[in-house]
Amino acid sequence: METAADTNDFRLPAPPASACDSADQRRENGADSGGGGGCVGGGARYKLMSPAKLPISRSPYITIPPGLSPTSFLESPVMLSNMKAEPSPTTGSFIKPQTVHGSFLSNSYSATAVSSDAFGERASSFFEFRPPSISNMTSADMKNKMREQSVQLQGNSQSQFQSFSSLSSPKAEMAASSNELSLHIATSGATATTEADDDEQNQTGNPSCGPQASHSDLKGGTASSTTSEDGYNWRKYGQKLVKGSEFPRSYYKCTHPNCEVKKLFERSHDGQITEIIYKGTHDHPKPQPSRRYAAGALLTVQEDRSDKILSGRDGKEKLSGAYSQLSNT
DNA sequence: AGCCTTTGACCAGCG
DNA sequence: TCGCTGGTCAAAGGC
Repeated sequence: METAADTNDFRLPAPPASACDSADQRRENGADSGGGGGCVGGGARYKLMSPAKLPISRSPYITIPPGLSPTSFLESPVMLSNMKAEPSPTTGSFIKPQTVHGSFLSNSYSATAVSSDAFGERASSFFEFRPPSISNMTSADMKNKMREQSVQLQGNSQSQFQSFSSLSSPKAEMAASSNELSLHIATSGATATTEADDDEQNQTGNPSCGPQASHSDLKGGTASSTTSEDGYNWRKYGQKLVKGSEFPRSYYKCTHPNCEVKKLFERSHDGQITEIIYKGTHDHPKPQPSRRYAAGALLTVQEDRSDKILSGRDGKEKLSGAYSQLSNT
């Protein structure tokens, strides 16, 4: 399982024809079947779905304003301050890929923002960033490495995301095609919140509403540790240390009635979120900002931003939504 | 009072 | 068939 563990950590493209595939779809379609995960080394499980199955529109995700290029984003100050930047038009709202919203129908998304080539060629294709000799690293090492590099990436990730999205590389499409959205985040103490779900994207929503899921996060560290200030409320229903993962994986469900959207993420001991996976889509509007998190909304928004920034490989839609949300804030 | 997190146990799939 | 693993349940406690 070592290799599987690695794949798990980084969500490498799953080997074709994995049983997990069907399992995932089943789970997606049938919602929570309760228990029975199964896919050991489930790294790939969330990315196994064939692109053909997903009604993803390929081009509309990224709308780079005329005159701008991915490269320009890289050089933009925005990129450098995303994680901590104050909410402003320059820090997150510069992208409004709202065109994506209506086109994405999959139940969940898989977006990974990886800061290293640990993900193999896919990652390479998405991000030109290529740290040397990571392939020999263990998952833990890789993550650590990612964190180390995150500082650099934070500045670039957003633009990178755009870049890959706009490019609509086949690989990206594949990743995006998965039913779940997984964010592989390498942050250096900053947060990574995620946002996904086209609903969110479609709905201008109330980004300020932090999910309960962040409860523990808030406790555990700074608000920046929060993982789900995506406007929805989440309830943690489990946590488990997954083999091959250096950090425990937390499981959250959307608290909205009849909403079976789930998400899981892994967070390092220092509060760094290393991976976030969304499963399903919200079929309801975002709840009103909760009192509990309203105050921190501003901060969390920034966090979200960072997530989205960091995320970016597989979840074009998600990220798009994230950006739109941010812009809405 | 209500909701959430924590945590151990259980379930089901896969090799 | 068995063991391993991931995912979920549910009781207990906290906020």
